Amino acid sequence: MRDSSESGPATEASGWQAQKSASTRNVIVESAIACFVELGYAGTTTTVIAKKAGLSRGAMLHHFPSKIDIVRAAVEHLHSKRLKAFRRAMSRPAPPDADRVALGVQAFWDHVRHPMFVAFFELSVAARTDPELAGILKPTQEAFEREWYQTARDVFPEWEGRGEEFDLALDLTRYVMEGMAIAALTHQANERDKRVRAYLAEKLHELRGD
Amino acid sequence: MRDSSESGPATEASGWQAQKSASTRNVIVESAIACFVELGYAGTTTTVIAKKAGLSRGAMLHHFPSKIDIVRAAVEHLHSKRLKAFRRAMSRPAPPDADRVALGVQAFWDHVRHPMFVAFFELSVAARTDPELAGILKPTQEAFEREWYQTARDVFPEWEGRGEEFDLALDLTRYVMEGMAIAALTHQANERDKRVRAYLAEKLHELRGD
DNA sequence: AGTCGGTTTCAATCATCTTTGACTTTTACC
DNA sequence: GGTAAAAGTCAAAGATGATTGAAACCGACT
Repeated sequence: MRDSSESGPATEASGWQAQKSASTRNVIVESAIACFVELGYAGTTTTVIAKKAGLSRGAMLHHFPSKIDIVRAAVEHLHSKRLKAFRRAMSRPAPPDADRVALGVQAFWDHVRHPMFVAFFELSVAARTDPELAGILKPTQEAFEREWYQTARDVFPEWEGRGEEFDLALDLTRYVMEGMAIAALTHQANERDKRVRAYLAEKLHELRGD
Repeated sequence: MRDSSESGPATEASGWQAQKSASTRNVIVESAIACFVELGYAGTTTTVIAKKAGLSRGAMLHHFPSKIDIVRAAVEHLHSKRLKAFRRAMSRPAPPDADRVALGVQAFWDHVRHPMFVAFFELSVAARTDPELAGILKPTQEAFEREWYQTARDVFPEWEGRGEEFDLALDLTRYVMEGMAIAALTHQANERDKRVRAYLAEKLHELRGD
C-alpha cells in the first residue's frame, strides 16, 4: 500500500490507522467470501470468519458490529470484483481474424468456474428463503445482469439490429453455462460438456448470421 | 430399522398401529420436504418440521431418532416420487402426429418447475459443503441421471444410432432447463424464456435429423 | 523533547438464544 | 396388563451480540 509520508491532499484515509483499518476490513471480507465457498452460507459463522482472517471475534466485531454487516460488505466486494473480472475477460483483445464468439464462450465459462461465482451462487440460494439477504442481493444481481448485457453489446457491436436473435443468444448462453456450472459443482465436469460448449458456440454463430 | 420378525414380504402394515406409524412417518417426511422448499435446508430444524407435521418434537423423534434419519427418509421419498412423476410426464401418450420433442421439452420444464425439484436442489446445494448429506444424496443423484437417460431413450427410440447427437441433445436440454429453472427461483420467469425453450425444441429437432 | 489525554484497534469474557438428542411421563391400542 | 405412540422436560453445544479490558497510536501542551 502507499505510505503516508506524502503531504498531498490526502482527502481520504490519510492516517495510518485508517489505512490499517481498511486493510483489516478487506481481510475480513475476503475471509467471509472464502468461507461461503468452502463451507456454504449456512456454515459461515462469525467464529469461522474471524479464525480464517486471523483475528479475534471481538476485533472483527469492532469493524463490523454484526454479521449482516459483514455480509453486506462481502456482497459489495464480490460484485465489484466479479464485474471487473468479467468485463476484462470478455473484452480481452483478440487478433482480428479470431473467433470472437468462441472466445466469449470460453470467457463466460471461465467466469462461472471461478470461486466468486460459487460464492455468489451460495448467497443467491440462501437469499431465496432469507428476505433480508434477498434485499441486499437484489440490486447487485440486477446490476450485474444489466452489465452483462451491456458488455455483450460492446463486444459484439455487429449484432446490433438483430435484437431478437441477440437476446436469444444471450439468454441461451447464460442458461447453458450456469446450468452446466452448477451441475459441475456436484458431479464432475466431463468431456461431454466440452461438446455442449462447442455446440453452443456454433449456434451462436448461426444466430449472429454467419 | 426394526425389521419385524414376521416372515414374508409384508412391508405393508399388517397391524393397526403399524399402519398408523407408517402414516405418521409419511407426514413427517413430507413436512420435512415442504420445509426444504419454504425455508431452505439450513432453515429446516426439527422443531419446525414437527410443528408443520402437527406433532410434538418428542413424538417425531420417536419415529426418527435423529435429524439425519429424517433427511435420509426424505431423500428416498423425494427420489421415488420425483422419478415416478418424471417418467409419467415424459411418457404421456400423445397423438401419433404430435410434436413429441416439444412435448418432451414442456414435460421437462414442468418437471424443473415442480416444488420437488426445488427441494432436491436445496439438498444438492447443501450437500456441496456437507459430506454426510453428500453421501446420502450421491447414489440418488446418480440413479436419477441414469433413469433420465433411459427414459429419454425409451421415449425417442428413433434416436438410436445417433449416439453422439442424442447425448448432446440430452445434455443441452438438461443444462438449459436447469439453468433456466434455477434462475427463475430468484428473479421472475419471463416471456423471453419461452422463446429459449422454443429455440431449444427447434434445435433438438435438428439433432434428431428432422 | 517528552508526557498526558483521548481515540482506535484488538482481545477476552459474559449472557442469551437456538438447536439438538436423551430421558421421563402420559395416553391409546391390542 | 403390556406395548407402542405421543408429549413433555432436560442438559449440552454452538452462535450471536454486548460489555469490559488492554495495547498501540495520534495530537497537543508544558
